[in-house]
Amino acid sequence: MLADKSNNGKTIDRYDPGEIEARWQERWEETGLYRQTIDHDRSKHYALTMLPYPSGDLHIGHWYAMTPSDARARYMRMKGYNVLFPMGFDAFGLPAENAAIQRNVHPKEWTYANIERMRRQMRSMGAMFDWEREAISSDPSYYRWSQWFFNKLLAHGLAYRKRAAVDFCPNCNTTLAREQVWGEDRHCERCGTPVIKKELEQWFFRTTDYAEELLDFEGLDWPERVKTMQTNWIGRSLGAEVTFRTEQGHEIPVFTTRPDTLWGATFMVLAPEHPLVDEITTAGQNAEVDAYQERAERMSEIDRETADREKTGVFSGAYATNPVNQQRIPIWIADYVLMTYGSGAIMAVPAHDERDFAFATKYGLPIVEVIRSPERVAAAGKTLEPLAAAYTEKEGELVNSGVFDGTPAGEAVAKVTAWLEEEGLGEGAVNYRLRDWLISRQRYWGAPIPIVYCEVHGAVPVPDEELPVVLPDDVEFMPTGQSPLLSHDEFLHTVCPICGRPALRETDTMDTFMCSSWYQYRYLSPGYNEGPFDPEEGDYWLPVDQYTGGIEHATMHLIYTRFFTKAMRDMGLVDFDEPMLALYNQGMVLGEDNEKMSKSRGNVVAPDDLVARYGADTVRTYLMFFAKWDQGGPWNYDGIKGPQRFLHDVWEVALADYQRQAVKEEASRDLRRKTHQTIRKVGQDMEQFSFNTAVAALMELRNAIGAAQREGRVSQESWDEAVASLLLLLAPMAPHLAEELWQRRGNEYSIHQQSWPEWDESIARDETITLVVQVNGKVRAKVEVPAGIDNAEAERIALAEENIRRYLDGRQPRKVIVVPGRLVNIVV
RNA sequence: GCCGAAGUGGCGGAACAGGCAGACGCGCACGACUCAAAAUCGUGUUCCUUCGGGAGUGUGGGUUCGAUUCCCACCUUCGGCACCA
Repeated sequence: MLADKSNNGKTIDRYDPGEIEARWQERWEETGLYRQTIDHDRSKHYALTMLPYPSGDLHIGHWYAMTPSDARARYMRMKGYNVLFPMGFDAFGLPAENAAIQRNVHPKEWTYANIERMRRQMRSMGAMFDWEREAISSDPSYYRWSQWFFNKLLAHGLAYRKRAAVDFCPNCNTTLAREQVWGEDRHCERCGTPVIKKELEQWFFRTTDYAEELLDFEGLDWPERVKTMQTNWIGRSLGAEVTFRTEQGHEIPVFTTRPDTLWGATFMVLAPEHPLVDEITTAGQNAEVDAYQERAERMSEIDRETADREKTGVFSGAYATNPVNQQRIPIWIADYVLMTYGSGAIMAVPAHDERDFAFATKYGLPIVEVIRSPERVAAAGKTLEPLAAAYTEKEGELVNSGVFDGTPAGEAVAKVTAWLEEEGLGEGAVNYRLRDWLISRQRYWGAPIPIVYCEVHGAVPVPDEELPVVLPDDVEFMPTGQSPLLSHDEFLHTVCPICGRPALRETDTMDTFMCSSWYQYRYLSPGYNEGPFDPEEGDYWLPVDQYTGGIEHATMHLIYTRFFTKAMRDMGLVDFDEPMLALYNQGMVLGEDNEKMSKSRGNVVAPDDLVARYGADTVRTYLMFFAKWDQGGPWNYDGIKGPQRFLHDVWEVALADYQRQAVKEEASRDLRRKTHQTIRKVGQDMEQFSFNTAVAALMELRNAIGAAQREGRVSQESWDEAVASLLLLLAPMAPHLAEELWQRRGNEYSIHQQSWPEWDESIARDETITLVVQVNGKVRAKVEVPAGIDNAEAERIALAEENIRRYLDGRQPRKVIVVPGRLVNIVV
């Protein structure tokens, strides 16, 4: 330890974070300080931060997600909660396979080497992770239970296999869930390649069964932003289902949110993939329809970005009857109708729907107005202008709608729906944008889907007691990116669990989001063999009290894990409805150039270098200080000097041999007031994740202590109280420094087992306040007055101020407003 | 196009619930220490000013004794969704 600085005549050691941090990390581990076990005498708090993918090196983003979460967990611990704060790895995934193909390393080797490295890097954070609860999703002891969940879901009718046109990433060589296709160009969430459509037999989870319940966020302390995004993603539409009939007698149900416009339906449109297309198309139209269908299929395989949005379609030659007015209307085929939403068929109301209008205009189909705007109603006597464009009126009335003519537009949906039900023509219906979750991946490095295909028995689940279906290690990677499981004979060939006849294994693996949908349960007992988690641990710790992580998972992981918990509840595995009661999203650390960090931009900030240069405590404190946590912002190498100096000063002041000179009671009282105000402020801020202002408050206390030291007027007691409080309040943010100074000041190990300090209102209360005196709303004077003065007294003092008298200049106040404890505003 | 968030000094950012705009920090300026520099410490730091004051929280209006905060319209940036019937 270096000794080079003299303070008040006494030599003290210099702050050397590297030495201190390593030493305490070791001690904490030796003494099991962060072991987190059931304790029925204390309230539990399950703090969870999103688990990382073992990509190689820890990124500053990991630090930004984890260290403030750790500070919050540490704060809760000091508040008296028994806190669980586990960590693990979401270890299956494509980058491991890419490494295998490009660098000839086995994905397993690559993954576990990365885990080893990242675990070491994470230890340098000094976080209170309980490593004995670590779970790694690629361990057979973990994915055994992922497979077990698959079987459970299958048994409960929540998993099924279906042939469908699905999204496929040609670069990753695998299908993707709808949630993993992003943006206007519909690109792969992971690699950015635009996806294509493929007709494949795939496994799905029935997330749509929970669409309605997933819209209910009652009792959840989640950001509005996330709730809105999920609500939009689920996309609930209320309307009616109405059945149209072709002239040949086929029924075509359609969903509409506007049953009030039924009389304006002048044609129908089917999606090109609609099963009825082939049946109804007339001989004369066959060639044209076939060509269109083929083109539509090809369309989805060409770059979507270059595809223009002009509507195209072909006439099927067939006609249907509009059930409300018996009109004969043509049936068209067009790709602006999606097979995956509603019934894949629509009634087209060109007068009141922009898309239908564009289509009708292009192909010369009739347009019939059925809702007339108030202006057009008023002009009805005269010749009406033809419709210029589709419009949908909220006001006005129905026209051309038989018995409903004259019905006010605002009442029409309800009235028409009721009538449809009476007449047996249709009924009220709800549709969701949410799709079932496609979990099949044509990849090697994932949990095998535990299914065997038997010629006699079809898809048969591997019995629970035979799980896990182990992923074989001896595989060869194809440069084509094809899954090596397809060519692994030993894996592929098995026998049917029912009849023992030769059978083939499913070679697809599960979406890694499946593995991460239940990891919070596995953390409770990662070595447990009787089930996914030990129920005793579950009874105590579940559900998660505070979840933290990035916003990018709003409509992926956070929907999946909610679905999972609801399904687990319905399968009798848990007795609550939501996995995470509270959620907080941190923002992103940008590069110094205010751009997203990337290797190509050269603006990446490496945490290992920062720790070597400044120490983990400084990095942690800076990350909490430089912006409000949910906002994030640009990294700045000059900015980190603030927290660096701050911690250095804390070191100096905590070890200073305080020399009293002439002690003044007022000075002691001032310091005590600041101390107690800081305890109050930091506590409030920690509750609300306002780490930046919490650090600022500690800096203020540091400044006050520094001033007290220079003046030497405060009592020993108030000095000690201030310094001890500063260390305790700082402990969650800079755990090593606080621990070291706590010990050096002669306290017992460990500062992290101390209670959060209490503040005393009578000490924190200000004795005097600055009374602001305004004239006509402009500040003209400030007066120090006793805190408790009444309004009349405040007014008297204000009016007596010399500067105020000058401004009033003899005029009589018209009105005087007094805000107790704040200001007096004199209106003249 | 629809939905959501945000615009505050040279910079990052504060401001409970309509009441002192700019906490805290960076940077900068000056001073101390030093042969000197760095580091450290101290003082100052929104802008303009004729030193009386005046202006000021994206823009323009409004409500109010008083608006960064509430209302209306608009501009800009970022995020999400997007032929969803």
